[in-house]
Amino acid sequence: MNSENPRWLDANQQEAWRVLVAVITRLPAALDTQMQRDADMTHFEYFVLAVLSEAPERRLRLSTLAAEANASLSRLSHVVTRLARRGWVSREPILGSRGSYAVLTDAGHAKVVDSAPAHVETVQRLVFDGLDEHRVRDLARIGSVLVDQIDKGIASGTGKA
Amino acid sequence: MNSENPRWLDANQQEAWRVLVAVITRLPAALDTQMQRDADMTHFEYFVLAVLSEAPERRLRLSTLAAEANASLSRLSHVVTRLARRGWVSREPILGSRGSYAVLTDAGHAKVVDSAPAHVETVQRLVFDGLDEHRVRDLARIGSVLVDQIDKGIASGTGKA
DNA sequence: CTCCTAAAGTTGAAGCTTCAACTATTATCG
DNA sequence: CGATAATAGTTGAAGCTTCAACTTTAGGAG
Repeated sequence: MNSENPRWLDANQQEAWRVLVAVITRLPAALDTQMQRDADMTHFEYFVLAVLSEAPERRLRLSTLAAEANASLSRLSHVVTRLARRGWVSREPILGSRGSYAVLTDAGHAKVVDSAPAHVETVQRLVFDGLDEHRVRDLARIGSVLVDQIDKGIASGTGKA
Repeated sequence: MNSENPRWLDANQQEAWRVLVAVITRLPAALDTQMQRDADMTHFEYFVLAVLSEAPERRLRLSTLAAEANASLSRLSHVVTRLARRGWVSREPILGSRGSYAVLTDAGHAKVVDSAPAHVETVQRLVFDGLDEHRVRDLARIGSVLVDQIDKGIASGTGKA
């Protein structure tokens, strides 16, 4: 807030911000390009399948899955519909509670297993090839701070006096 | 490549990757939410205007602008059309050469100046509040490596032996 | 000069995400 | 128990991005 007295970025921050914007713009595009080409799906769809494949019984409540996949419930619902249409996921009601599960089918699991190697190789090339162990830990630490701050809240507009 | 012998991620890499995916998914969403609410445009549109506002004569060839804004020429062309419709940008032919300029109008410049404070405050809160100067430099360094690697090429499919 | 090949942009369609409104189900409180 | 509020999820429309095809213009090669 406080549009009359903004905390402008200093030189280091400007540089970091420029680079960070480049990463958050180009990395998703690069991941999508690879996944689209090699597995005929988006990176987000792959990520959803991957999260499910690691969940107990390969199933997760939709709202939980949305949170773990960093998505809105609406976005997730649409995606689950698409994945269900392809036979990779199915919806199941939750007995004795409200809501429903997204369940990874065998075909869905096979699809993840099949797509993983090329994906992992891409991640290595795009991200980890240039980072030693020390930098990898720095990345995780810095990223965690950002995620926490993003979670705290986007809000607090400027309030424009 | 090499799908038969993939270089799997080790524990540190997995952790860093999980966090990085969260950042590249949630940060753009958070930035868009703020810009949409406070300035009625996407973060990408704002970024395009901001890049133009810092260019000599507030103008840039479309393909150059696309590169600086981390976008495809097609995406940029669509966005320039929208920004032109709003009166913030105009297209001008380049004399003695092919292609055309995107030029920031006075109204466009005013819009950037107006939207900047709230945007900067958001960036501070979402990104820099939790990072000391040292971490900011780490972020820039690590990000640069990623951008370079992404530039090198998405390609190189699995190559499937 | 003329052909032609590549660079620069544009455009429409298709697909994905967001937004807001809506349904359904379940706690909670009186 | 019954009303009400809150949680979980769905859905259609609108908007943005991608993809591929197409137009236009410029720099050669012969």
